[in-house]
Amino acid sequence: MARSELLEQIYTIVAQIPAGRVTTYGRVAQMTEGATPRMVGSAMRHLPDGHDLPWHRVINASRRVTEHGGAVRQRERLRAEGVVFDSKGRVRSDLLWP
DNA sequence: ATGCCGGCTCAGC
DNA sequence: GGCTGAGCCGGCA
Repeated sequence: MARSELLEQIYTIVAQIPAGRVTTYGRVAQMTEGATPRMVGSAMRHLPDGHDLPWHRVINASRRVTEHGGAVRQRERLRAEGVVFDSKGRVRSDLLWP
């Protein structure tokens, strides 16, 4: 599977995540044909300008927003969509997208 | 080519 | 659940 195709698949999948729901890098990776969680993270990091992808709806396997440059913005966006975090910063498990 | 750094995950404690 | 230590592998200098 060509990397460009995997990238396409990743974008397509992320675009499917409904507002107010989240999923993990690992889940997205499994839905593709061979991408690894790190590739998904990398794909989110290097998103092209003008993208309309809900990148903020992708979190890590422990249901937290990984610390990185845009982590604060990411949490803001999620909160704005009604995503609830518990006291430890973990999102409610029932908000996970299959 | 080489080396280092990631928006990760999983197994083992 | 939390902490640690591999694996893994594309991107970029």
